[in-house]
Amino acid sequence: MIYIVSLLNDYLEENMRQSILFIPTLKEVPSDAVAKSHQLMLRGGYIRQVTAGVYAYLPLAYLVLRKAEKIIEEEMENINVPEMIMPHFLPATLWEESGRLPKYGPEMFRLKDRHGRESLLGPTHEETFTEIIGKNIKSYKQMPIALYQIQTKFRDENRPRFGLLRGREFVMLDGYSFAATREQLDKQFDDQKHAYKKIFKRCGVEVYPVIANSGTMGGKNSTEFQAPAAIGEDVIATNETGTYSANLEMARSIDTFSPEKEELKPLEKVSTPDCATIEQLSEFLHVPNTRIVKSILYIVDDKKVLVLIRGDKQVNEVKLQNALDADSEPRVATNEELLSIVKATKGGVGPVKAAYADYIIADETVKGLYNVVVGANESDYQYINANIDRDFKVNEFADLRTANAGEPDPVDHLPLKFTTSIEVGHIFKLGTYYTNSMNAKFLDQNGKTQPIIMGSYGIGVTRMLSAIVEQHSTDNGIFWPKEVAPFEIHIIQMNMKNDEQTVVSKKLEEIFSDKYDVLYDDRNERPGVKFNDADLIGAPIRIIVGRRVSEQIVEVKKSTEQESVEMSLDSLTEYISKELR
RNA sequence: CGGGAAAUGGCUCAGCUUGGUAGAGCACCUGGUUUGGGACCAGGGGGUCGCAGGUUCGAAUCCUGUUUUCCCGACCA
Repeated sequence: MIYIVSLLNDYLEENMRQSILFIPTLKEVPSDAVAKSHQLMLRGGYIRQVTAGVYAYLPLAYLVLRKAEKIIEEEMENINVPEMIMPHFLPATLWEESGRLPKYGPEMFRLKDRHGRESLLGPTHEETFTEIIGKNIKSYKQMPIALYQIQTKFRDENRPRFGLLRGREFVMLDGYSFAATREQLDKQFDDQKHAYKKIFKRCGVEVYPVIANSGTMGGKNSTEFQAPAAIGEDVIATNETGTYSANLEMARSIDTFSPEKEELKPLEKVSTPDCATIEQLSEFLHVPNTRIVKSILYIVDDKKVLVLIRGDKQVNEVKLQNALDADSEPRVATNEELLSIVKATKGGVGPVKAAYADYIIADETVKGLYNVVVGANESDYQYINANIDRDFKVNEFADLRTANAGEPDPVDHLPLKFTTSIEVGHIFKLGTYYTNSMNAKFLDQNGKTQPIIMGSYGIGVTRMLSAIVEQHSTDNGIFWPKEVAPFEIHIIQMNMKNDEQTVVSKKLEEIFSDKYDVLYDDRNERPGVKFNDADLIGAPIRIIVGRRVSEQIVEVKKSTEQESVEMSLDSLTEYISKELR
């Protein structure tokens, strides 16, 4: 029986006829779709939405998905990382152990079983892996080891959007490494990084590995793989040679401003009515904004932190959080808080005699400024000619500013370019964040108990599909990179009532399906319908069997090119093997 | 979670302002003619107008509530 089924599968695999494949293409753009990839995947009959952020992967999308998964599997095998699968259904207790339950809470699809036990659908599997590995690995001799899975994840996203880009149910590759030493982790991390680069290359995705924020996960050396695209949710900063690339929230830039050294002038308080912004102050006092120090009171982990930055720059809150090593996200004090803490409104906040501040941190741009304007901690008053150390103290200097396009990068000092992009992968050195909280320990060479050192690696597989389509499409259709195309060759018979065309089409289907994935459009449709569907389906090579078959001539069109070329049947095999090599 | 928009046949949309027999194009079914970029002719099927309540002799249309979806932002990796 199994034998018969597999024979049938072989038959279907090798002879895919469009008349039996479910490809519901659409003429009109569904009104709910905005992103190009979303529109094209709907129009091409790849996906259908079931509910917000949840999609059915129709045969075409499923073929692409499986090819991407196969590439991942091959590359993971190359670095000797075995595949496995964890359950989707998890107990909430696992997340209580790691302490992530409250933090991740609203994102998780939670449910109760009949006994009232709190459960959830897995949004990611650090806890599950840590638990099982921790229970079963007790010696340094059992490491290094790494595992991965390709699995459907569930996250109750606040705002699912752009089709497969941000879904509530999506397919992810997630891998985890376990090491006894930092050196082992470094090696595992590099292996994964190389494998990821190959995966993206084979899938046809243009990606930049960028410096990323590791967030509250406590990791270091976090790298995101960002695919530039029109609808990206992230912004990355790169230089033109690619020697520097970072997520905007982490991007550094060189500050080219240097103030002229001058005599320190006496501190003086001046009235500055109705000046709530740096621009207004600059205009009112006739000083450049580079001579004004902006002071913003942040509430960070219940502490009052005064942040100083030169007037022409903006505070980057991710950098601020990292600089302070804070648990929670920094929050700007409200107007009410300012009135009660500082006794002044927005424009009046400043570092001079700022006893209310638990900590004063300044951006590097504040260093080396002379005779600056700062708020006087009194509404509508500023100090002019304030100077660091003489008039106010700074506890710490750090890079706290948001980088701007055009500023020099910190590596080669080339201008930074900003691009919106899609995060398709993220790898980072987790360290012992989970193994400590979940008590996953081992004995080292000296018989000493140590927490296992973890790395975490992820690729949004279904999201990557969106990224591929964003990067490889026009408004009329997709042009799939050949390794992930649902079909490599699309044979289109112009007139189904022409027997000669039928004979040739079937012959070509037979020849090529030995080596390639072939789709044969055997539908009794008009040429226009077939061409438009073919554009949407997006196979790399299209063979059109039409009016010149009697002369043994067909047309071949590459999806990346506008025009087709006529070709004799004799030269076809060679051409195809060259193109699809 | 804050702000905005939408919901009428499978799809795209009109009708709502000013209440009075639910429409168009595409898609679908039957027959015929067609076959190189989303055909044509003839006939046909399909919608309790998201749901609930209210006003009214009468509601797709006015009012209230509610659900769902999309967009912007915040959040998230």
